[in-house]
Amino acid sequence: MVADGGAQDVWSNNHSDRNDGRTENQSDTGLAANSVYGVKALQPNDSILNACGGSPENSCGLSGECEQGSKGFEAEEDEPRSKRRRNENQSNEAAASEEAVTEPRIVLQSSTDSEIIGDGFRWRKYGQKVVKGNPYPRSYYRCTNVKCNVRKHVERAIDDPRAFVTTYEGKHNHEMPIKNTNPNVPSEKDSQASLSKADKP
DNA sequence: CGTCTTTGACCAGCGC
DNA sequence: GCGCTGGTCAAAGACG
Repeated sequence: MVADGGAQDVWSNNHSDRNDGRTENQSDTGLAANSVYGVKALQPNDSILNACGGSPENSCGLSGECEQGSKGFEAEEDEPRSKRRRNENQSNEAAASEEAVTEPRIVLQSSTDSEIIGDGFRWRKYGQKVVKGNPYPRSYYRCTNVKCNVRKHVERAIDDPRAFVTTYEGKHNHEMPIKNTNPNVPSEKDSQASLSKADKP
């Protein structure tokens, strides 16, 4: 807000672009997304992805067909608010072995914002906070679907400010709100909205 | 008019 | 027991 005010604004806007219709495109190019994160993905999380089915975009991250994910999802629903994860540091390691099974957490690192914003679902930003160890603020998003408690955190990579790290928590128990089967005809509403916002400071 | 973003403050868990 | 940090909520404003 201070040191990164301008940059933050831009970055925030980029993510505020919610998910225009490009999602389909991404889903279509699941390999691309995969490669992006196959190359830049965080090592410890690689196991998480495997545990979840390989690619968050194609497996449980979006489709919500991951049984394990559903399990963890239900458990999350029962959690009261503001319950900090235990052993957050360990989670990185634990996630690679056990947590990934009980708590579906998908960490995706992408070098382009479009990879993050266009996941096919509508997200509502409910918070932003600067976390220790990272000069860039972390944005908190929640799925706008009332019956969907999926959340995601988006933050910049420390190493590469141009890279964004998106952490998905939970599984979508609904279908994609954006149904643009035709990649050439993305959701006009969302598309325009995001474009306009992205264009605006 | 409806929806979403932004910002500040509060709460709870964890570490020392 | 205290302090710190992270995560979430709520209100107001802005935009399409």
